[in-house]
Amino acid sequence: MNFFTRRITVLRMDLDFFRHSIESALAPLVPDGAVRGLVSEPPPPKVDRGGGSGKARRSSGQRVKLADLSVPCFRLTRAFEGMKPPAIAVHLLTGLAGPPAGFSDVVANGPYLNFFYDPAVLAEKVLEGEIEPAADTGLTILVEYSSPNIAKPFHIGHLRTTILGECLARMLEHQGHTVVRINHLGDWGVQTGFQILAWRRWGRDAELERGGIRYLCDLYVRINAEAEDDPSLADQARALFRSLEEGDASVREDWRRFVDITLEELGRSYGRLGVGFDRYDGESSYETMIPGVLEELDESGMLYESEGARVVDVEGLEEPCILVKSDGATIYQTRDVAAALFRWKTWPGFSRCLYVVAANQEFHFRQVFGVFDRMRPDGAGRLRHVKFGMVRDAAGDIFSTRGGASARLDDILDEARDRALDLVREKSGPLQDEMAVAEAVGCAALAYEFLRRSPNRDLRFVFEEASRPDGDTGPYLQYTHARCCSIINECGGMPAGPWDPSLLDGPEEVEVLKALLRLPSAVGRSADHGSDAYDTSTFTSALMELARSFGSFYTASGDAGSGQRYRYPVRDAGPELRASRLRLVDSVRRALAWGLHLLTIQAPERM
RNA sequence: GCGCCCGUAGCUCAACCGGAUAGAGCAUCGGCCUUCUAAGCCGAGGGUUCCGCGUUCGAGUCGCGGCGGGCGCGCCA
Repeated sequence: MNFFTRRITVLRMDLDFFRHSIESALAPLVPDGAVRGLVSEPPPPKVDRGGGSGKARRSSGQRVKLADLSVPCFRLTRAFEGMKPPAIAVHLLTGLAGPPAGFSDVVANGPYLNFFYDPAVLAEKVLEGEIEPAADTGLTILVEYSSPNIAKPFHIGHLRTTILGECLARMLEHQGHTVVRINHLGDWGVQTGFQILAWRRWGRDAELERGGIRYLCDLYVRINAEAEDDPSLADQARALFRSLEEGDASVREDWRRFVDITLEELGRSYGRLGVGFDRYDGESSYETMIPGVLEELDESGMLYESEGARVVDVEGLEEPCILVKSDGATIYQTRDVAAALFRWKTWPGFSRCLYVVAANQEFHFRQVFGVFDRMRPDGAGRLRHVKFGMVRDAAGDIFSTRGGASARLDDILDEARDRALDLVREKSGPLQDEMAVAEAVGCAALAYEFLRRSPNRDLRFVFEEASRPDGDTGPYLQYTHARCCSIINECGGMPAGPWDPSLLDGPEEVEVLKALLRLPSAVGRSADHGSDAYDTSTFTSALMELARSFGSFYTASGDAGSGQRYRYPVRDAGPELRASRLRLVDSVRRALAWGLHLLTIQAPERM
């Protein structure tokens, strides 16, 4: 059992209603559409240290909100020649003669023209939103991610590409693009030779059956350790890889077996993460295409010999790209070029092919993209390296593949689940599916830890910190979702009748509504093939703002500024207020379920 | 040496096109549960945004120069 939301859906809202309202109200007052794109959100409310008793800020108004939306008048100085920004603000305010549709107030504050939502209109526009699938854009985007090496251990660092890639894929899909998920398995090359060499020296069938990937990794670590002292082992490994490429039957048999075992086990682990691929096109699958690629390069005159190797010049790089080593074998650049050509042929006219791979591969991809761009000018520029920083451990060291730690993806997920299980048992009441919940919470902790950060920077991963239940974490989002479910449950489900948006006029309610309103556009700022933004943290923080605003709303509603405290602000609120609050709770619930799905995180209804 | 990335609170990270008082979380301190999830909420302290110069009405954000860290620079992947 798991709690993944089934279908990708989109919260559809009349998003731009408020911005358009301001723009069209100002349009007659400003020459040639200069207001377009000027509407922006001010900084969040700040505590006024000037006074206040410090009690019940809801009623004391201690927090000062600058505005909900504002128009900075600096950039209108050209349109209003000779006027200073504050004067422009006043001028526009006078011309408006009252707040535009959807707003309850408009004021001039220095150089800013500030607008305040009419809470009832805001509530109506936001909460009447429907959930429906995104429209098809007709564009195809390929996303290559995860791509583990079958010989080497899958360490924490691989989780970053796996989760980041899946999340970007979902976000792009959400925006109506056709996404093809590709796992470019590292199942070819000299390291495969090492793998086979180790197997032939020490391998035992029974152990392989029992240990699976873990056993293969142990062998790989061992052969690498011995190769430190015995350089001839590397020669043997290279020779084995060459015979693999040349089609030696017995070598190929061993290799096939390792690939199958790895794929089977990996597939189960991916399932736990909600990650799934359309294609497992490993490096080996381009083997047969390589002669054709080299032939084409040769005929076009791009390929030439340099120090025994065969290379191609790349624009903007001083060093050419090696495609055939001096021993006649291929190199991973060769296979990546072949893969790119294959993809261009298989999905002709794709608008992007994203490579979600660590930043230290940047030079490699510049070479590969450079060769591709020369060979397929009509597809040039569509290959993009979505790079991200190294993952380091608590001591600041990079997770090593050669080191003894033979972690499998499953081991990492198990640890996350076990840590979560302790919390579930400690914090929740008895749950009949506590293992499934623990699994969901554990994976959420992991996924969120990667998605909350901008990809550029290196990242320090500490299990203790990632699996913390509170604060800026995946489990907090899940918890908020579960609370929403619980509230609706306690009220006996959603009422069918009408609801009154004007009852949702408190400052906390408005903040929740604003957080909801921001959400859909945040997806586009996180993943957009047009601007080539691929940064999940933008959406992640928008979703977190929603959850936090809900927490404040929920507590504040139980307070009601009266001093009288009642603990069931929804159920005990009286029929009208209850219906309205339920409406808000339900929208938050749906938005969280949807947002968590985009983040590859499950949304249990209880935890 | 050259190229790319990064430098923001004690720690981990944010900050949409350059916009108002640089925000969260953790940690610390102080409040809030008999009743729908306290895995929560409210508050306090904590900043020369690495340094300098420049661009402009305005710079954490853009440019140049430093300093510090990371990664990469042909037959591994």
